[in-house]
Amino acid sequence: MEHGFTVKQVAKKLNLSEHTIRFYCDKGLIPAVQRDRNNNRIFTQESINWLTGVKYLRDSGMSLESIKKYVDLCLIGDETILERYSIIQEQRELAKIQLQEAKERLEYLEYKLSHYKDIIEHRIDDDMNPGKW
Amino acid sequence: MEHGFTVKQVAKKLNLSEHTIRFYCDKGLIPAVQRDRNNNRIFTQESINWLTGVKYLRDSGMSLESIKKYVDLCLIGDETILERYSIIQEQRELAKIQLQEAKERLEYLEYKLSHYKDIIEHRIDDDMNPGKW
DNA sequence: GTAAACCTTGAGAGTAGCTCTAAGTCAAGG
DNA sequence: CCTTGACTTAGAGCTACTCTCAAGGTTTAC
Repeated sequence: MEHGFTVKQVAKKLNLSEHTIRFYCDKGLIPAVQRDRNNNRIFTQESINWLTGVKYLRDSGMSLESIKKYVDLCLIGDETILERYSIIQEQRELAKIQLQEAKERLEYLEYKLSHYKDIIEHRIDDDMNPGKW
Repeated sequence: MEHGFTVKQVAKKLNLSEHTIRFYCDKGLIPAVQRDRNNNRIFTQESINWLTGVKYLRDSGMSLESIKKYVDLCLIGDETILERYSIIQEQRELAKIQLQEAKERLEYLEYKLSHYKDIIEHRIDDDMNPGKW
């Protein structure tokens, strides 16, 4: 209670499992998490923002090890800004590629689906899709 | 040798590791893979197509277990077409969500980058991004 | 007041999906 | 003949969860 949110509330808010959130905290990825007098983790808006950032970075493919390094750079302060900039820049390039790949995957599934639809509706033979797949 | 491609060639072509390809084969995910007289895996265009499909499904978040079930349905033939259709349909819905998430991630990183740029060019202080991240 | 219901905690086991290493086979090139 | 190199299998190791568990605090119900 106190001010701030419990693990459960944050899990719901950010669509992460409670396990994962505790796991990230234990790894030192979320620096701002406090404890209440019963040793329960309490999340302020600041720690929720950290967690949100970690989630974005993780989802864009960065390893927890690299995220940890990045978080530590953030905590050092101003003099690490150029280094942080280049980390995020590189990650953005990856995110661009991932976006492109996501589009391709969707296209593939759409194609596949229309192919199945043809078979189902128009009695085209199911040939196990040789040469197409 | 023979006709067809080696694991190495396919790995390069599809941007998968040789380990992963062998792993998929051993799991029964790629039914059409033959062996040459030295017991080496040889990939025809058909098996490459299978592998390509498996890769798309995997990349769109399907578990290897589910992919295996799907592949087995394909091998049974025509009478499984409706079931396969609904599997792919569901996967397409996931792919749509993933595409949206990929866009959001890219936006987040772009925002972050422009924020860093402002700090570097001395427009504003590095405040560790309270409330923003 | 105390029991039941419901949180939370840390420790640690289990899992998926690779990823890598070791040890060995085979075929061609110098 | 010997090295190089690509292949093989078995299995260990890794990351990032994911889950189970026992212990213990808090809340509500009577």
